[in-house]
Amino acid sequence: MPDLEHLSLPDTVHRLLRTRILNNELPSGTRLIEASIAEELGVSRATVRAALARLAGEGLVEISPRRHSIVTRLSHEDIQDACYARYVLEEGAVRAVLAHGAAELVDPLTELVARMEHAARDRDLAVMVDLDTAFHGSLVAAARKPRLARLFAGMDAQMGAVMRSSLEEQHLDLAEMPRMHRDLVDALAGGDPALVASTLYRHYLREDYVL
Amino acid sequence: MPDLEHLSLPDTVHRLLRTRILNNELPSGTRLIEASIAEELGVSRATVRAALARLAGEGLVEISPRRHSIVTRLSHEDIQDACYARYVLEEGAVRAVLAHGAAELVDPLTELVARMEHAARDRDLAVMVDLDTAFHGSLVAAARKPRLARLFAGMDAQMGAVMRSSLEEQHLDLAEMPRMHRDLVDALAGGDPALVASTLYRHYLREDYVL
DNA sequence: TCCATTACAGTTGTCGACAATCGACAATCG
DNA sequence: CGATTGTCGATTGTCGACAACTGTAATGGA
Repeated sequence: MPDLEHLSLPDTVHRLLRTRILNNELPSGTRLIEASIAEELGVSRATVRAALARLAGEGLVEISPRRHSIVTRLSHEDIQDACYARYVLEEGAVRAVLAHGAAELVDPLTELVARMEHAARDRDLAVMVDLDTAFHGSLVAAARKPRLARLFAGMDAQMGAVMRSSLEEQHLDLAEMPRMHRDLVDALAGGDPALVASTLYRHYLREDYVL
Repeated sequence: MPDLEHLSLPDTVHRLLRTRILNNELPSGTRLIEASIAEELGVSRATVRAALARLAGEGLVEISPRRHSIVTRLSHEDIQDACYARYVLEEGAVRAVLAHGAAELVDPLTELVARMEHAARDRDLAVMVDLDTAFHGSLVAAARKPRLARLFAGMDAQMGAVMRSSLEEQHLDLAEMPRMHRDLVDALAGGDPALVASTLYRHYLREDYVL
């Protein structure tokens, strides 16, 4: 399996496994056997191993030493925990953004919200997840804090899993997504850090802001 | 080289390289050649490779694909950036702690501050770094947010490098450490989130709290 | 002299094989 | 019949070797 692009082999395997996990082709708890994956994809175990290590770093798989890796099972507490961490990172980014003014963010984010409305009408989950990632990603990128952005991006995959499970258990409706994000844009345009923070908190934790 | 404990070989190599980097035995910019390290330590390149990947995840090493890895060079901007990310994470943890009351934290943290005073008298940097790690680590652990704590701990190594470089360039004096941490404990005991946040901000960024 | 080309040394990328370890089941003993 | 121990298959941990790639120095031509 030679290089098609300049993507490394572990990158490719990592991406493939990630999409399979997020599409629920590899449900929570599935055992991931290095040798089997390697054989199926026609690569070496070392390559698969590197990919699994990265997935573990993203929190999508758990590696039990000397046993085997499994696709992470997200309990309700895990989901709350992941959302809180995500909220903390994004709120820290947003504070930095507001310090310099968020005016130039409003237009591109509004554009993304419009595309979310289309995705909601089309019931297209995959596109919606991508738009959500793009929305929050560009918001955090505007803070110009590379390490914060990196930590935030490291949770993208896990948040994808959270979204999928929230939709499955009907805690969330695709139609709510554009509205929630529009609220965020409005708060951002207002420029009040406290209001943005509480809006973000509800966005992620879906409870009133009590902290 | 058989196991003495249940530490894996990559763990051991990772720890060894990390302490060497933090002790400046491997200064910023040093080339890290997998084969050389493997030969010196009597392990395989695959093992070294895994250790380097983890160091890269911690931000202590940069891996240039197809070239070689080097010990990360931290510019002034990098240090500011790392401190801001660390601040954001810890502040998020502290807010969760304060929501449940921080009373039971005051005593153990005060104890750590006392030990910092001894370390300052002894001019013992290594102990001071460990105490600092323990202080902030136990503070964050009290929030009971596993993912937040994991992200925070992932920056421990980088913060060790920051502290070393701050001391070398005399932006920081060991004697200030106990005082700064005592201020934090006091703010924590007071229970006012805004005061704790601004104290934390000065702790990490050493500027007035403007955000 | 300068630039393009080529050959070379150094280093990582990838692989298949062997050793070590773990869990499960079977066999044995009380 | 239950508990303990031994054995076996499955899986990961580790390794050394080869292939591919990168940057550099030597070479040749204008």
